[in-house]
Parts: sequence; C-alpha cells; structure tokens
Amino acid sequence: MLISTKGDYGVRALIDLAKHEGEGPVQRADIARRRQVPESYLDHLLAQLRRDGFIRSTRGPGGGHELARSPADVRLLDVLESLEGSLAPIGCVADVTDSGQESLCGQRWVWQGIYENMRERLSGVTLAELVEHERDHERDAAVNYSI
Amino acid sequence: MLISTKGDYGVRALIDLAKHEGEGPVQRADIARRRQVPESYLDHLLAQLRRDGFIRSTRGPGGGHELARSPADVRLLDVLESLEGSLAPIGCVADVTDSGQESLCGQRWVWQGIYENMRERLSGVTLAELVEHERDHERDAAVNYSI
DNA sequence: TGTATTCCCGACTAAATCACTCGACATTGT
DNA sequence: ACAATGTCGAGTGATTTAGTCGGGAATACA
Ligand code: FES
Ligand code: FES
Repeated sequence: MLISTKGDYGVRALIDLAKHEGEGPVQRADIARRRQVPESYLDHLLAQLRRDGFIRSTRGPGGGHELARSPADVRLLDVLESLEGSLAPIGCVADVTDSGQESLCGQRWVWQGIYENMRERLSGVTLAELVEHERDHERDAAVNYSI
Repeated sequence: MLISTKGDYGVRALIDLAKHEGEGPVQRADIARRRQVPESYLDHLLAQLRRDGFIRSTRGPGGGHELARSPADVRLLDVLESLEGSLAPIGCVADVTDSGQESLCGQRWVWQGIYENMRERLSGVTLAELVEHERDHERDAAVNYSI
C-alpha cells in the first residue's frame, strides 16, 4: 500500500479546510467529525502539515486551522510527499530521478516510468480541484435524491 | 512502498529463468547467486510462482525450475499480483474496479486513475521484453568497457 | 486574575508486515 | 544406498502502522 491513512486523512483534512476557506479557523474536532478521522491522530497530521507550511494554526477559544495558501496553489503531490515521505513504488527509484546507473535489476525502468507518470498526475491536481470535484458529486447526489 | 522484496526478487528469478530457457532446469542456488537473492527466501517465492502456474519444478539431481509458459506470454502484472497481492496504491481502490460508489473520500478518483494507468503499463510488459532490455543493457556496458 | 478553550508535543503501545532463517521431509538420478 | 535437489511450515527480530494518552502552552474573556 503506497498511501497509508496518514496521506489519506491528511488530504481529507486539507479538503475540509479548503472548503471552509474564508470562514475563519476550523477546529480539529470539526474536521475529525466531518471527515471521519480520529481526532488525536489527526493532531499529528496537522502538525506535519503545519511544519511544511500548508496550514496556519491559532490557539485559544475561537482558534483552529486555516490554509496558508490558496487551494489552487496546493498540489496534491506536495501534500502527500509531506505526509508520506517518498511516494516511490519501489525502494530503488526513491529519490534518484537521474538515470545514472540503470544498474542491476532488469525491471527498474518499468517502475521509473510508472513513478514519473504518477508524480505528473499528482502534480496536476490541486486542492481547489478536489473541492470542486466534491461539490459536483454532492450536487449529483442531491439531484438523484430529489428524483 | 508498493513493491516489496517479494515482488522484486520474484521477478528477478523469472527473468533469470527466461534467460536460460531451453537449457533445462535452473537451480535455486544458481538463481540466488546470480540475482543476489537469499536462497532460503527465494524458496518461498518460487513456491508461490509454482502455485500460480508460472513455473514447473523437478526434484532430484539435475532438477530445478523452468518457465511453464513462453516468456512472451508472461505479463509483469500477473507475476507481481501473484507475489504481492493487489497492487492498489491505496486500500479503497483494491478490487472494486467498478465505479459504483464514488463514496466519501474526495481524492479517490485520482487514485483510481493512477491505478488503472499502472496496471495498463504493467500489462504491456512481458518477461521476454525484460530479458531483451537486459541483454541490450549488457551489450551497451560491454561496448563502453571496450572503449 | 482565573478559567475555559483550543492547539502543541512527546511518550507509549498493540497489531501487522517484512525479510528472512531453520529444520524436517519428499523425490529422484546414479 | 546416498547424494542432490525441491517442498513445506514454524519461528523470529526489526520496522511500520495506526493510533492513544497526558501534560503543557497560548489565548479569549469575565
Ligand atoms: S531493485 Fe529496483 S526494480 Fe529491482
Ligand atoms: S478513502 Fe480512498 S482515497 Fe480516501
């Protein structure tokens, strides 16, 4: 499994923040409830996202978390690499994007290609798009229900 | 990490068998030495590959392992799914390829796409191609060395 | 000043998975 | 018979996953 709950939950949290942008800080407890993430676990993920500059947090009553940048400027790739570390599908293609030594193992080129394609796709998706997608889906569900 | 040593070593072993096709059974010890895999570990991987019909094994002196099918008919995807189980990059897209319930999590569609692309690529690569690639690389190395 | 609210941080843990090893056993060629 | 080979399952130490817990720090407000 390339993506664990760290990455999944973390992205869920950012989607939640993006959805409530401009409404002031959003509290951990609200994110946890809406996105079905254990609150005390979410805590660690928010800490990581703060360390890497994705969110700003304020304490005290009325405090909470907000995006540090516009949702359109936050790439899914960067979020996931912050939370999960390298997204390499196999150890040997981790960082070394240079094709210096094809080396020993005859299947490495296949994974290089897959990795690059994956990173490209993840680069092309922003928080803004994820939120839009979600809204579209909600609207569809509402229509289906009303019928 | 999507692919562990199981998948990597297992494919290495099959590449070795493909390279020595038609020369009679290849022994575990030879594969292990040539491909840098612990012999007693390789044992388990060969067992799995046998269960799923990729290789045939014979005991006794002069025994060993051979491919059960032509290298051109063995897709990398099938080998890896035999050794690793599902190659889904995230749990929720494991088997359910049907897009029945987009459900809760707003990033699932991204991973669906990545998963499908990955499976397509892995479907398009056969053992025969891996061997050819390896031979090409060996030839290049020889040329470079001779200069 | 006191108190409630919220985030911050590190320690701890149970369960699962990984990457193997080891030993007993089965089969086969000479 | 015996040596060479594969077959099988149990066991193991290290690492990762998916959390929990508790104490502390900052802030708003009365
Ligand atoms: S060692 Fe990287 S693909 Fe085999
Ligand atoms: S639950 Fe599958 S992508 Fe979030």
